[in-house]
Amino acid sequence: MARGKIQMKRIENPVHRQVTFCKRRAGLLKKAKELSVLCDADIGIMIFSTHGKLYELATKGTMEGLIERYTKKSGAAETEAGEGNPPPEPRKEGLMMKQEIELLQKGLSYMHGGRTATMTLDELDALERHLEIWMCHVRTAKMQIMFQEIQLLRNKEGILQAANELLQGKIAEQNGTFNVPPMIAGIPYPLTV
Amino acid sequence: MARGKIQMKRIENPVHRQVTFCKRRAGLLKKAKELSVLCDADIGIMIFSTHGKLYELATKGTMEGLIERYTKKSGAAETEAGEGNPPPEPRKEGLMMKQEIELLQKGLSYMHGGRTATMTLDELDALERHLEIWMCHVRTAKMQIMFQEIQLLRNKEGILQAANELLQGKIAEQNGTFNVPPMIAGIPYPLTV
DNA sequence: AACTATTTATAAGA
DNA sequence: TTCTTATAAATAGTT
Repeated sequence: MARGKIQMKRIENPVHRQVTFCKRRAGLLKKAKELSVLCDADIGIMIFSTHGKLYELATKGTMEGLIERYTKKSGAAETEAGEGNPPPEPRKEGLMMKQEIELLQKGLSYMHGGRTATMTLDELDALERHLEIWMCHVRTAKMQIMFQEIQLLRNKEGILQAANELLQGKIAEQNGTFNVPPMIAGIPYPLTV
Repeated sequence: MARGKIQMKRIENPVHRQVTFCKRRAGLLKKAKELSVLCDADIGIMIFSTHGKLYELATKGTMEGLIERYTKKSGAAETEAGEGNPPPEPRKEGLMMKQEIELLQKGLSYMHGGRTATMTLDELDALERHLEIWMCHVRTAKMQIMFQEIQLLRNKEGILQAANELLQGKIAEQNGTFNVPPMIAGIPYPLTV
Protein backbone atom coordinates (compact mmCIF):
# COMPACT_ATOMS: atom_id res chain seq x y z
CA MET A 1 0.00 0.00 0.00
CA ALA A 2 2.47 2.43 -1.04
CA ARG A 3 4.02 3.78 -4.16
CA GLY A 4 0.84 2.81 -5.84
CA LYS A 5 -2.24 0.76 -5.28
CA ILE A 6 -2.31 -2.91 -6.26
CA GLN A 7 -5.09 -5.06 -7.63
CA MET A 8 -6.54 -7.59 -5.25
CA LYS A 9 -5.63 -10.65 -7.24
CA ARG A 10 -2.88 -13.20 -7.33
CA ILE A 11 0.49 -11.59 -8.04
CA GLU A 12 1.82 -13.35 -11.11
CA ASN A 13 5.48 -12.35 -10.89
CA PRO A 14 6.96 -15.04 -8.59
CA VAL A 15 9.69 -12.86 -7.15
CA HIS A 16 7.31 -10.06 -6.43
CA ARG A 17 4.83 -12.52 -4.97
CA GLN A 18 7.44 -14.02 -2.64
CA VAL A 19 8.52 -10.60 -1.40
CA THR A 20 4.98 -9.55 -0.77
CA PHE A 21 4.29 -12.85 0.99
CA CYS A 22 7.17 -12.22 3.37
CA LYS A 23 6.22 -8.68 4.15
CA ARG A 24 2.51 -9.18 4.52
CA ARG A 25 2.94 -12.37 6.50
CA ALA A 26 5.08 -10.50 9.01
CA GLY A 27 2.51 -7.72 9.09
CA LEU A 28 -0.36 -10.13 9.66
CA LEU A 29 1.36 -11.91 12.53
CA LYS A 30 2.28 -8.60 14.11
CA LYS A 31 -1.31 -7.43 13.93
CA ALA A 32 -2.48 -10.67 15.45
CA LYS A 33 -0.11 -10.34 18.38
CA GLU A 34 -1.24 -6.78 18.91
CA LEU A 35 -4.90 -7.76 18.88
CA SER A 36 -4.19 -10.51 21.35
CA VAL A 37 -2.39 -8.21 23.74
CA LEU A 38 -4.70 -5.22 23.47
CA CYS A 39 -7.95 -7.14 23.72
CA ASP A 40 -6.87 -10.16 25.70
CA ALA A 41 -7.91 -12.53 22.93
CA ASP A 42 -6.48 -15.93 22.18
CA ILE A 43 -5.45 -16.25 18.55
CA GLY A 44 -4.16 -19.02 16.37
CA ILE A 45 -2.99 -18.56 12.80
CA MET A 46 -1.83 -21.12 10.28
CA ILE A 47 -0.38 -20.00 6.97
CA PHE A 48 0.49 -22.47 4.24
CA SER A 49 2.56 -20.99 1.44
CA THR A 50 1.96 -22.05 -2.16
CA HIS A 51 4.65 -24.65 -1.73
CA GLY A 52 3.18 -26.07 1.44
CA LYS A 53 5.52 -24.46 3.95
CA LEU A 54 3.81 -23.80 7.27
CA TYR A 55 3.98 -20.60 9.29
CA GLU A 56 2.11 -20.49 12.53
CA LEU A 57 1.27 -18.34 15.52
CA ALA A 58 -0.47 -19.17 18.78
CA THR A 59 -0.76 -16.25 21.16
CA LYS A 60 -1.23 -18.07 24.41
CA GLY A 61 -1.13 -21.80 24.98
CA THR A 62 -0.14 -23.97 22.07
CA MET A 63 -1.71 -24.38 18.66
CA GLU A 64 -2.77 -27.84 19.80
CA GLY A 65 -4.67 -26.29 22.67
CA LEU A 66 -6.38 -23.84 20.34
CA ILE A 67 -7.29 -26.59 17.93
CA GLU A 68 -8.80 -28.60 20.74
CA ARG A 69 -10.75 -25.59 21.87
CA TYR A 70 -11.87 -25.00 18.31
CA THR A 71 -13.08 -28.52 17.74
CA LYS A 72 -15.06 -28.40 20.96
CA LYS A 73 -16.63 -25.08 19.99
CA SER A 74 -17.48 -25.95 16.42
CA GLY A 75 -18.74 -29.36 17.46
CA ALA A 76 -21.04 -27.72 19.98
CA ALA A 77 -22.22 -25.23 17.36
CA GLU A 78 -23.21 -28.03 15.00
CA THR A 79 -25.36 -29.86 17.55
CA GLU A 80 -26.99 -26.61 18.56
CA ALA A 81 -30.49 -28.11 18.64
CA GLY A 82 -29.29 -31.40 20.06
CA GLU A 83 -28.84 -32.22 23.71
CA GLY A 84 -27.86 -29.52 26.15
CA ASN A 85 -24.83 -31.57 27.00
CA PRO A 86 -21.96 -29.61 25.44
CA PRO A 87 -22.15 -26.29 27.31
CA PRO A 88 -22.50 -27.25 30.99
CA GLU A 89 -20.17 -30.09 31.80
CA PRO A 90 -17.48 -30.89 29.24
CA ARG A 91 -16.84 -27.25 28.34
CA LYS A 92 -16.24 -26.32 31.93
CA GLU A 93 -13.85 -29.19 32.25
CA GLY A 94 -11.95 -28.10 29.18
CA LEU A 95 -11.60 -24.56 30.42
CA MET A 96 -10.49 -25.69 33.83
CA MET A 97 -7.92 -27.96 32.27
CA LYS A 98 -6.68 -25.13 30.12
CA GLN A 99 -6.21 -22.94 33.15
CA GLU A 100 -4.40 -25.71 34.95
CA ILE A 101 -2.11 -26.21 32.00
CA GLU A 102 -1.44 -22.50 31.77
CA LEU A 103 -0.56 -22.45 35.44
CA LEU A 104 1.88 -25.28 35.01
CA GLN A 105 3.26 -23.72 31.85
CA LYS A 106 3.96 -20.54 33.73
CA GLY A 107 5.55 -22.52 36.50
CA LEU A 108 7.76 -24.44 34.14
CA SER A 109 8.98 -21.35 32.36
CA TYR A 110 9.55 -19.82 35.76
CA MET A 111 11.73 -22.70 36.81
CA HIS A 112 13.45 -23.34 33.50
CA GLY A 113 14.03 -19.71 32.71
CA GLY A 114 15.94 -19.08 35.92
CA ARG A 115 13.19 -17.03 37.54
CA THR A 116 12.89 -14.86 34.44
CA ALA A 117 9.14 -14.90 34.54
CA THR A 118 7.38 -13.53 37.58
CA MET A 119 5.19 -15.60 39.85
CA THR A 120 3.59 -14.53 43.06
CA LEU A 121 3.63 -16.55 46.23
CA ASP A 122 -0.07 -17.22 45.81
CA GLU A 123 0.46 -18.56 42.31
CA LEU A 124 3.24 -20.82 43.48
CA ASP A 125 1.04 -22.01 46.31
CA ALA A 126 -1.81 -22.81 43.93
CA LEU A 127 0.63 -24.59 41.66
CA GLU A 128 1.92 -26.70 44.53
CA ARG A 129 -1.58 -27.72 45.53
CA HIS A 130 -2.41 -28.63 41.95
CA LEU A 131 0.74 -30.68 41.60
CA GLU A 132 -0.15 -32.58 44.74
CA ILE A 133 -3.63 -33.31 43.49
CA TRP A 134 -2.36 -34.36 40.09
CA MET A 135 0.23 -36.60 41.65
CA CYS A 136 -2.45 -38.18 43.77
CA HIS A 137 -4.56 -38.83 40.67
CA VAL A 138 -1.63 -40.21 38.77
CA ARG A 139 -0.82 -42.57 41.61
CA THR A 140 -4.40 -43.75 41.77
CA ALA A 141 -4.36 -44.41 38.05
CA LYS A 142 -1.08 -46.25 38.38
CA MET A 143 -2.48 -48.34 41.20
CA GLN A 144 -5.49 -49.31 39.13
CA ILE A 145 -3.38 -50.35 36.20
CA MET A 146 -0.97 -52.27 38.39
CA PHE A 147 -3.84 -54.02 40.14
CA GLN A 148 -5.29 -55.10 36.82
CA GLU A 149 -1.84 -56.30 35.82
CA ILE A 150 -1.59 -58.33 38.99
CA GLN A 151 -4.99 -59.92 38.49
CA LEU A 152 -4.00 -60.83 34.96
CA LEU A 153 -0.76 -62.39 36.12
CA ARG A 154 -2.54 -64.34 38.82
CA ASN A 155 -4.89 -65.76 36.24
CA LYS A 156 -1.98 -66.71 34.05
CA GLU A 157 -0.29 -68.30 36.98
CA GLY A 158 -3.36 -70.35 37.73
CA ILE A 159 -3.64 -71.51 34.15
CA LEU A 160 0.02 -72.41 34.03
CA GLN A 161 -0.21 -74.25 37.30
CA ALA A 162 -3.13 -76.33 36.04
CA ALA A 163 -1.35 -77.08 32.77
CA ASN A 164 1.72 -78.00 34.68
CA GLU A 165 -0.12 -80.53 36.78
CA LEU A 166 -1.85 -81.95 33.75
CA LEU A 167 1.47 -82.41 31.97
CA GLN A 168 3.04 -83.98 34.98
CA GLY A 169 0.27 -86.51 35.05
CA LYS A 170 0.76 -87.33 31.38
CA ILE A 171 4.47 -87.71 31.76
CA ALA A 172 4.01 -89.98 34.72
CA GLU A 173 1.65 -92.08 32.60
CA GLN A 174 4.04 -92.27 29.65
CA ASN A 175 7.07 -93.13 31.75
CA GLY A 176 5.27 -95.92 33.53
CA THR A 177 7.52 -97.01 36.35
CA PHE A 178 10.04 -94.19 35.82
CA ASN A 179 10.21 -91.68 38.62
CA VAL A 180 9.91 -88.00 37.52
CA PRO A 181 10.47 -85.20 40.01
CA PRO A 182 7.46 -82.81 40.12
CA MET A 183 7.88 -79.41 38.46
CA ILE A 184 6.81 -76.36 40.38
CA ALA A 185 5.79 -72.89 39.26
CA GLY A 186 8.72 -70.52 38.99
CA ILE A 187 10.99 -72.99 37.20
CA PRO A 188 11.40 -72.48 33.43
CA TYR A 189 8.99 -74.63 31.56
CA PRO A 190 8.26 -74.97 27.82
CA LEU A 191 4.79 -73.51 28.00
CA THR A 192 3.16 -70.32 26.66
CA VAL A 193 -0.33 -69.10 27.47
CA MET B 1 -2.70 4.43 14.80
CA ALA B 2 -4.68 7.48 14.76
CA ARG B 3 -5.36 10.42 16.97
CA GLY B 4 -2.56 9.23 19.14
CA LYS B 5 -0.40 6.22 19.74
CA ILE B 6 -1.47 3.54 22.19
CA GLN B 7 0.55 1.40 24.56
CA MET B 8 0.89 -2.25 23.61
CA LYS B 9 -0.82 -3.65 26.64
CA ARG B 10 -4.26 -4.85 27.56
CA ILE B 11 -6.82 -2.09 27.24
CA GLU B 12 -8.43 -1.85 30.66
CA ASN B 13 -11.57 0.08 29.75
CA PRO B 14 -14.01 -2.68 28.71
CA VAL B 15 -15.99 -0.55 26.27
CA HIS B 16 -12.89 0.73 24.60
CA ARG B 17 -11.45 -2.78 24.52
CA GLN B 18 -14.55 -4.21 22.89
CA VAL B 19 -14.59 -1.51 20.21
CA THR B 20 -10.92 -2.02 19.46
CA PHE B 21 -11.46 -5.76 19.36
CA CYS B 22 -14.16 -5.34 16.71
CA LYS B 23 -12.15 -2.97 14.59
CA ARG B 24 -8.84 -4.78 14.72
CA ARG B 25 -10.44 -8.17 14.31
CA ALA B 26 -12.03 -6.98 11.09
CA GLY B 27 -8.70 -5.52 10.02
CA LEU B 28 -6.84 -8.72 10.77
CA LEU B 29 -9.27 -10.89 8.84
CA LYS B 30 -9.17 -8.50 5.90
CA LYS B 31 -5.37 -8.62 5.85
CA ALA B 32 -5.47 -12.38 5.95
CA LYS B 33 -7.82 -12.58 2.99
CA GLU B 34 -5.63 -10.18 1.04
CA LEU B 35 -2.51 -12.19 1.77
CA SER B 36 -4.27 -15.33 0.70
CA VAL B 37 -5.42 -13.83 -2.60
CA LEU B 38 -2.25 -11.96 -3.47
CA CYS B 39 0.18 -14.73 -2.61
CA ASP B 40 -1.98 -17.77 -3.17
CA ALA B 41 -1.56 -18.92 0.43
CA ASP B 42 -3.93 -20.99 2.49
CA ILE B 43 -4.73 -19.36 5.80
CA GLY B 44 -6.68 -20.35 8.88
CA ILE B 45 -7.36 -18.04 11.78
CA MET B 46 -9.08 -18.72 15.09
CA ILE B 47 -9.83 -15.87 17.46
CA PHE B 48 -11.26 -16.48 20.90
CA SER B 49 -12.53 -13.36 22.62
CA THR B 50 -12.07 -12.87 26.34
CA HIS B 51 -15.48 -14.38 26.89
CA GLY B 52 -14.79 -17.42 24.77
CA LYS B 53 -16.63 -16.41 21.62
CA LEU B 54 -15.04 -17.83 18.50
CA TYR B 55 -14.33 -15.94 15.28
CA GLU B 56 -12.75 -17.87 12.47
CA LEU B 57 -11.50 -17.62 8.93
CA ALA B 58 -10.40 -20.31 6.52
CA THR B 59 -9.36 -19.08 3.09
CA LYS B 60 -9.85 -22.11 0.91
CA GLY B 61 -11.05 -25.44 2.23
CA THR B 62 -12.47 -25.69 5.71
CA MET B 63 -10.84 -25.07 9.04
CA GLU B 64 -11.00 -28.81 9.65
CA GLY B 65 -8.96 -29.38 6.51
CA LEU B 66 -6.38 -26.85 7.63
CA ILE B 67 -6.21 -28.40 11.08
CA GLU B 68 -5.62 -31.79 9.57
CA ARG B 69 -2.92 -30.37 7.36
CA TYR B 70 -1.44 -28.64 10.37
CA THR B 71 -1.29 -31.71 12.56
CA LYS B 72 0.49 -33.61 9.81
CA LYS B 73 3.02 -30.85 9.26
CA SER B 74 3.68 -29.71 12.79
CA GLY B 75 5.40 -32.91 13.76
CA ALA B 76 8.13 -32.34 11.20
CA ALA B 77 8.29 -28.54 11.06
CA GLU B 78 8.95 -26.79 14.34
CA THR B 79 7.49 -23.31 14.68
CA GLU B 80 8.78 -21.15 11.87
CA ALA B 81 6.60 -18.18 12.62
CA GLY B 82 7.77 -17.12 16.07
CA GLU B 83 10.83 -14.98 16.58
CA GLY B 84 14.14 -16.47 15.58
CA ASN B 85 15.19 -17.85 18.93
CA PRO B 86 18.89 -18.35 19.56
CA PRO B 87 19.10 -21.98 18.41
CA PRO B 88 21.32 -23.81 20.89
CA GLU B 89 20.18 -23.53 24.47
CA PRO B 90 16.78 -21.90 24.87
CA ARG B 91 15.31 -23.92 22.02
CA LYS B 92 16.33 -27.16 23.64
CA GLU B 93 14.80 -26.05 26.90
CA GLY B 94 11.67 -24.98 25.10
CA LEU B 95 11.36 -28.37 23.47
CA MET B 96 11.82 -30.14 26.75
CA MET B 97 9.24 -27.92 28.35
CA LYS B 98 6.89 -28.57 25.47
CA GLN B 99 7.24 -32.30 25.97
CA GLU B 100 6.68 -31.96 29.68
CA ILE B 101 3.59 -29.92 29.10
CA GLU B 102 2.30 -32.42 26.58
CA LEU B 103 2.82 -35.18 29.10
CA LEU B 104 0.88 -33.31 31.74
CA GLN B 105 -1.77 -32.36 29.21
CA LYS B 106 -2.26 -35.99 28.37
CA GLY B 107 -2.37 -36.85 32.02
CA LEU B 108 -4.96 -34.20 32.77
CA SER B 109 -7.24 -35.25 29.93
CA TYR B 110 -6.76 -38.82 31.09
CA MET B 111 -7.92 -37.93 34.58
CA HIS B 112 -10.59 -35.42 33.68
CA GLY B 113 -12.01 -37.41 30.83
CA GLY B 114 -12.70 -40.44 32.99
CA ARG B 115 -9.90 -42.56 31.50
CA THR B 116 -11.11 -41.78 27.98
CA ALA B 117 -7.60 -41.22 26.74
CA THR B 118 -5.10 -44.04 26.96
CA MET B 119 -1.94 -43.90 29.00
CA THR B 120 0.50 -46.66 29.64
CA LEU B 121 1.91 -47.52 33.01
CA ASP B 122 5.29 -46.18 31.89
CA GLU B 123 3.79 -42.86 30.89
CA LEU B 124 2.01 -42.56 34.21
CA ASP B 125 5.23 -43.40 35.97
CA ALA B 126 7.14 -40.72 34.05
CA LEU B 127 4.38 -38.27 34.82
CA GLU B 128 4.56 -39.05 38.52
CA ARG B 129 8.30 -38.49 38.57
CA HIS B 130 7.92 -35.20 36.75
CA LEU B 131 5.24 -34.04 39.12
CA GLU B 132 7.48 -34.80 42.07
CA ILE B 133 10.35 -32.85 40.57
CA TRP B 134 8.13 -29.92 39.70
CA MET B 135 6.65 -29.88 43.17
CA CYS B 136 10.12 -29.86 44.62
CA HIS B 137 11.04 -26.87 42.45
CA VAL B 138 7.88 -25.05 43.32
CA ARG B 139 8.51 -25.59 47.00
CA THR B 140 12.04 -24.27 46.68
CA ALA B 141 10.75 -21.18 44.91
CA LYS B 142 8.10 -20.70 47.58
CA MET B 143 10.72 -21.01 50.29
CA GLN B 144 12.87 -18.38 48.66
CA ILE B 145 10.01 -15.94 48.37
CA MET B 146 8.84 -16.61 51.90
CA PHE B 147 12.34 -16.12 53.22
CA GLN B 148 12.59 -12.75 51.50
CA GLU B 149 9.20 -11.88 52.94
CA ILE B 150 10.37 -12.77 56.43
CA GLN B 151 13.51 -10.68 56.10
CA LEU B 152 11.39 -7.77 54.97
CA LEU B 153 9.01 -8.16 57.89
CA ARG B 154 11.90 -8.37 60.32
CA ASN B 155 13.23 -5.12 58.99
CA LYS B 156 9.85 -3.52 59.31
CA GLU B 157 9.54 -4.82 62.83
CA GLY B 158 12.87 -3.28 63.73
CA ILE B 159 11.87 0.05 62.29
CA LEU B 160 8.54 0.00 64.11
CA GLN B 161 10.20 -0.97 67.33
CA ALA B 162 12.61 1.93 67.07
CA ALA B 163 9.85 4.36 66.18
CA ASN B 164 7.81 3.06 69.05
CA GLU B 165 10.55 3.69 71.53
CA LEU B 166 11.15 7.15 70.13
CA LEU B 167 7.49 8.02 70.48
CA GLN B 168 7.37 6.68 73.97
CA GLY B 169 10.21 8.98 74.88
CA LYS B 170 8.43 11.98 73.39
CA ILE B 171 5.22 11.19 75.19
CA ALA B 172 7.05 10.84 78.44
CA GLU B 173 8.63 14.27 77.83
CA GLN B 174 5.34 15.94 77.02
CA ASN B 175 3.54 14.46 79.96
CA GLY B 176 6.20 15.63 82.34
CA THR B 177 5.41 14.10 85.66
CA PHE B 178 2.52 12.00 84.33
CA ASN B 179 3.11 8.31 84.35
CA VAL B 180 2.50 6.56 80.98
CA PRO B 181 2.58 2.78 80.72
CA PRO B 182 5.10 1.65 78.04
CA MET B 183 3.72 0.43 74.70
CA ILE B 184 5.02 -2.80 73.31
CA ALA B 185 5.07 -4.17 69.79
CA GLY B 186 1.90 -6.06 68.95
CA ILE B 187 -0.43 -3.50 70.50
CA PRO B 188 -2.28 -1.24 68.00
CA TYR B 189 -0.34 1.92 67.49
CA PRO B 190 -0.91 4.90 65.19
CA LEU B 191 2.08 4.23 62.99
CA THR B 192 2.55 3.15 59.37
CA VAL B 193 5.80 2.28 57.66
C1' DA C 1 -21.83 4.03 12.97
C1' DA C 2 -19.30 7.80 10.80
C1' DC C 3 -15.63 10.91 10.70
C1' DT C 4 -10.53 12.40 10.46
C1' DA C 5 -6.00 13.23 12.25
C1' DT C 6 -2.38 10.29 12.76
C1' DT C 7 0.03 6.18 12.96
C1' DT C 8 1.22 1.96 10.44
C1' DA C 9 1.89 -0.99 6.73
C1' DT C 10 3.84 -1.62 2.58
C1' DA C 11 4.95 -1.24 -2.95
C1' DA C 12 8.51 -0.03 -5.45
C1' DG C 13 13.14 0.95 -5.93
C1' DA C 14 17.98 0.41 -4.56
C1' DT D 1 16.94 -10.25 2.29
C1' DT D 2 17.18 -5.54 3.91
C1' DC D 3 16.70 -0.49 3.79
C1' DT D 4 14.43 3.59 2.30
C1' DT D 5 10.60 6.37 1.16
C1' DA D 6 6.35 7.89 -0.88
C1' DT D 7 1.90 6.62 -0.39
C1' DA D 8 -2.11 3.59 0.76
C1' DA D 9 -4.53 1.62 4.75
C1' DA D 10 -5.77 1.06 9.31
C1' DT D 11 -7.40 2.91 13.26
C1' DA D 12 -7.75 5.92 18.15
C1' DG D 13 -10.32 9.26 19.72
C1' DT D 14 -14.29 11.91 18.91
C1' DT D 15 -18.96 13.12 17.38
